[in-house]
Amino acid sequence: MPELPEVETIRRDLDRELSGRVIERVVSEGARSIRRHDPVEFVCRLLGRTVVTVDRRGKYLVFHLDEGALVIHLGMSGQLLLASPELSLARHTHVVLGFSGDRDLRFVDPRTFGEAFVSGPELGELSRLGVDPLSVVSASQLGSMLAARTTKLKPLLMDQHFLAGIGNIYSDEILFTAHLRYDRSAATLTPTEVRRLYRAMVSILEAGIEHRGSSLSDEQYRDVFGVTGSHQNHHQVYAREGKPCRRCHQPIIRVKLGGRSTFLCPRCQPAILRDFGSSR
DNA sequence: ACGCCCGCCTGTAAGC
DNA sequence: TGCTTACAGGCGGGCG
Repeated sequence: MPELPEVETIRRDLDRELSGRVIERVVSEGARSIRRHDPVEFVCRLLGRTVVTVDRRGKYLVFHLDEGALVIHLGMSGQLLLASPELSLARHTHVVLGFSGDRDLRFVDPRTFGEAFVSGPELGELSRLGVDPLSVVSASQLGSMLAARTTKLKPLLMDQHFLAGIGNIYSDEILFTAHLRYDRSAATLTPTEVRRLYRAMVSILEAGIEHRGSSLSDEQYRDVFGVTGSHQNHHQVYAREGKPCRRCHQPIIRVKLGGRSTFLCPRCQPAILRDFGSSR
């Protein structure tokens, strides 16, 4: 499922490929994918508009237009693909934007958890998102954000109103790298642990972007050219149940948290407080 | 106000 | 082999 590194990879490519181009054609087949709009209204608000820049807020892509903005969330299985207009449409193609210069942008989404909508300059619910994890400037800033929170670490990292962009995969990877358990209460972290968490968060997300995202066997992530990412080859814990920890060789375990899978190393991420030193 | 769980979806894979 | 069932989970909303 696309999280910050995947959405950022898509954003960078789309900003380069589509900025300055005009939306000349809009085809919308999937009513559920544009559920906030009447289909005719959706088309009217996009036709003739020019893409100024492509931005990202958390996991949302924001296409700033000369009038208003197109917002797309990829949900669980959404893909945005650049293609020639003459290529046949893949199954589950819900929206096609035809751009100047004979370029299609196609929104493909089998599970239809994703959506596209046109917004005014206020961007609605996006204004309520938390800060971007890569905009947190220091460990001490993260520490003050965590200080008042009694929530378990993992649900907090995944709370889009707290930090915007981290999902199930990257939260597990970040917590492993920080040697912290998913169920530690956020406010109980020592300054050393906060610093480990801060460094892990930044380094894991940057590595994910560097590797153009994570593509797992059972999921759909592709970049706009249809190419898979490679960060899954660097995963330490996610989807590695039973496999040896890359750091200590103890088998990785899976637990359920809120009905969702959480992967961790029971030795590297102990329940009791342990000092792993200040390195890393 | 917060934590938890459900419903929305389809494709894949495990299990009988 | 073929069918059924479980699972994957982001997010909004409802409930306690």
